[in-house]
Amino acid sequence: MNISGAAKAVELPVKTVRYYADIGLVSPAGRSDAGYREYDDKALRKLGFVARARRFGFSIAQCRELLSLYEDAERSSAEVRKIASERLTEIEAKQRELAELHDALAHLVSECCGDGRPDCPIIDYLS
Amino acid sequence: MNISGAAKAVELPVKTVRYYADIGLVSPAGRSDAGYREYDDKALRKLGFVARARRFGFSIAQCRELLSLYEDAERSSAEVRKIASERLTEIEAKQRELAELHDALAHLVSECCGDGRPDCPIIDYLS
DNA sequence: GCTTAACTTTCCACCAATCGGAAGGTTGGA
DNA sequence: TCCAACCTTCCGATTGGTGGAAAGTTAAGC
Repeated sequence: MNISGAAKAVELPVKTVRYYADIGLVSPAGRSDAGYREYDDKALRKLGFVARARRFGFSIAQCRELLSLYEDAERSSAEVRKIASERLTEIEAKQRELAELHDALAHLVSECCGDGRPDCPIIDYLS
Repeated sequence: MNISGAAKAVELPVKTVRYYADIGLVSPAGRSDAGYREYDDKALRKLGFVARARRFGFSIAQCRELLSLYEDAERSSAEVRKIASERLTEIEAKQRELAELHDALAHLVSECCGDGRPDCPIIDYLS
């Protein structure tokens, strides 16, 4: 299977699949005579794995770790859990940050009458 | 006032203040004989304005718009409110996205017993 | 067999919003 | 006068790709 087939199968842009090959995250199984990347079942599974992990917001580095655990029959689930927990902590931190921003900004917006006059509590706050 | 004084006053790194000058977001009032950037009161106020807006997560482009409204005595608060509302919408979209990720990932993590065995619902889900 | 479209390759540049560091000039105090 | 602590510009790295150019390949249709 060539790169566009693989890309379609995992719903990633061709450019991204090529990028993952370039950085050694998911290498194609081999190359055709013409130099085209060829993806077999195993490469395709890894690509799909990474695609799903990325959708969870795992960084490329985290995907690399998860992938090596995925490939390791001797892994302990504790290692996987640790990486996922880290990501969860990141998400929670971001959520707290956004909640604060949201509250403050929503308050300012609600105070602003939004008419044709220049007086504006949003500008006042930022000044 | 030179760049490090200005940076300290608005609590931004010197590098960032220089960057804002480079991209024409907040230009210094002038240059000293030696070529040092000099910040006066007005430049300092603009810098502080941008610093606060950035803390709300407004992009550089949005800061540019807000800054021009800040400087415009003829502005209508509706214009300001529009930009702030856009940012609020961005924040809310991000919040929804994170909430989904959080729920899914928290569920997976709670299902994973995290011991020495390789069986792992997190890996299973990503596979 | 030939044309043509739709692939593929590599390489280089760009995005946001900085940060880090090198090389060299300036300033102010002991 | 010397030295530390500034300042300058310029170049490169970061994250996770995306866009495009130039050139080679493949497959279908005529």
